[in-house]
Amino acid sequence: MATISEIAKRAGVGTTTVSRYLNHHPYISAEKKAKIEAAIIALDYTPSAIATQLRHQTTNNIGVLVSRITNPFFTALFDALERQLHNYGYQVMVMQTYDDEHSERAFLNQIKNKQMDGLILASVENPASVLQVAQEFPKRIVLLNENIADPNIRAIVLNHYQATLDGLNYLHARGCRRIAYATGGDFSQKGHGQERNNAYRDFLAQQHLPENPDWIFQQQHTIADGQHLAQQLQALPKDRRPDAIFTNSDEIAMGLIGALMKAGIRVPEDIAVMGYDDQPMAAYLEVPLTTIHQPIEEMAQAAVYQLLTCLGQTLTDPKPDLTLKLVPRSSA
Amino acid sequence: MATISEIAKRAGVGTTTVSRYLNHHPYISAEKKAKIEAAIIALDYTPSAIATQLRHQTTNNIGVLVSRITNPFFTALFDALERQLHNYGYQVMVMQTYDDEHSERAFLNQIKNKQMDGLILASVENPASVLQVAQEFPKRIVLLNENIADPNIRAIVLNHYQATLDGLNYLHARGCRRIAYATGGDFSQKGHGQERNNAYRDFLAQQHLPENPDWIFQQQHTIADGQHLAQQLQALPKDRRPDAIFTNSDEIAMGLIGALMKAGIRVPEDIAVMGYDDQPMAAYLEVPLTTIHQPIEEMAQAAVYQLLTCLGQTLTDPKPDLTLKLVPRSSA
DNA sequence: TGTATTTATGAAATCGATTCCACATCGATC
DNA sequence: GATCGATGTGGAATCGATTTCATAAATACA
Repeated sequence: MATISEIAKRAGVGTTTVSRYLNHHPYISAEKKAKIEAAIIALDYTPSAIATQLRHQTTNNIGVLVSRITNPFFTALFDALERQLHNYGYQVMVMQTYDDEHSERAFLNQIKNKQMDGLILASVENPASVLQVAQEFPKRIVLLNENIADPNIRAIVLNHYQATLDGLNYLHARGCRRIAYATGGDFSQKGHGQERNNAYRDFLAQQHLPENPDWIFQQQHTIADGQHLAQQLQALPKDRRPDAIFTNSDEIAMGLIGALMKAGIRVPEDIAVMGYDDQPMAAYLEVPLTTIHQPIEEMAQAAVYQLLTCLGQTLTDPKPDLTLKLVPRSSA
Repeated sequence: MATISEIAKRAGVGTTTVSRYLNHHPYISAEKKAKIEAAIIALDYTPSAIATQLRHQTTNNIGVLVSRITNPFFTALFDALERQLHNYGYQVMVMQTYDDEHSERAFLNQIKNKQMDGLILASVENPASVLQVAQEFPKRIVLLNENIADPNIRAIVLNHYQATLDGLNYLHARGCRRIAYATGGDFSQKGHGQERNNAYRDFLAQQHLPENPDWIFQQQHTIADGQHLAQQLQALPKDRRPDAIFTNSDEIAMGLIGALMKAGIRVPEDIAVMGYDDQPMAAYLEVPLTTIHQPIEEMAQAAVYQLLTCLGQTLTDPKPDLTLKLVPRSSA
């Protein structure tokens, strides 16, 4: 592959002039311009992006961290991020943690080794290691839908506490009093999903309902988890089963409802099921999901704006509306 | 950020020795090793990936091209590719064409400017430009589920002709004689989906059924397209409506079925609907989809094996089973 | 006419790693 | 005691672009 100095030699000019041509600098004579153009075509020359990156100390690469890209919520979020960043001339890399701290750490390291100009973290597995890297490079990292209590770290935060409360109150208004809860994280620990957990606890307290450990399900993520959850519910004696369940993802709700129906349990008559995310297919299921809508496009906008302005670009703030909204359908 | 020469200076050694340390070369004295280690920790040093890339002339980045990542089939395919490539130490970049030739060309160029070591193309918009770049870098490009008639270009090819024929014969065996067809591409042109189109044509000929232009729908991709398709079907006079439709993606089928049901048209009684891909939620829909299953994990294995062996790695051939299989459920 | 500014150009330094080459030391072998 | 191979080390060249600096001609301005 040809290099800039071969072009320079062939065109009978210096490398400086070729570089100027490539970067649309003024002050090049039409004559040399033509010669350079010819040489570039003749040698089928394309500048090496890596060399430019080394010199410029930027890569135009942005990394996006999600737990699983196959979760349709993350798919849609990633899609929105990719489209928007691509518009600004960035290449986007995804990395999936699959809930593994070690992968996350490897990913964060790419900001240190300068492989990526910035990171958008839509899943955080290990807040401590994120915190450490983020403090070192606060301008290069944006948290999306995650939060770490540090004023230096930029984060796009939505009110999941309120949304969860809204969902639970919706169930309550429909007469449900035995409300189970399924979370993607850990119910007792801090961190991921903590606000939603708090909302569940506070709701129970407000309504003077007891917290029943049989009705709390942790580490639930996939359709398969939802199916398994159905078995666990069925395993409970009939008089100790919940009459509703608030899940933290449409995927769980989807697997759960499918398995319940197969077992002859009616949704929402026997058990009302609420999803979360409002994934694209939520409206098309056997039982269309009642769920919490996340404003994905707006979230992506906010994150991209935050990151790129920190990286030195001047954009107009889109000021997106980041409210979470309950979407009533049939499942609850 | 510290550089290798700062480390060398602080440790009182040459940069060569530091580099040797970083790359686990033998022939370093324990004494210097310790000094280097100390310096690296003291200065919080991480080697610049870009500098290494420039020197090595490889990036360890692989690009994956899809039309839309939000198509669950591509999501799953990308997920499989990402996981496998990541296991081999590669970073993966996605690019979406959104059916735009210009984007595709920009993406292909990244192989020329050395941003990526290899590309896996799971969508091809413009065969001509792909062909050109692929001929120049035949070892760096693998087509997945696409084909270009050039023996030098590696491609993972599945028998979509047979699968489509199987699907159509399935519909025929169930008594359908008025079978419509929806494709993601262009029915008349060569290229994307051509084999499936041929199968449809051949099927009609074999069964002595006429080709009805009202029953052929092109450029159908999304759920929304499927919904719109439902309107078009309803717009036909009742006696000229099809009794079945073979779609080229579960998403179309999903949107279509949802809209048909809403309009009081029964599936499969009034119209049988076949999907394609067997996307994860296909089994959970209001009407579970009868569809063609694509062996995604195996396809990804095959593509990764092809690409990485061409890039010089020695892997054992997974010899995956790439057969497409019809999955009967309720929609047809 | 003389000075300042704009236009135009290229050699060489630079980004931060790896690697070629030259050289030194050590123990083993004949 | 000379020779050979293994071990250990660092200076300088290299990857391919950009940018600094020096320089010079052409033009504008007084």
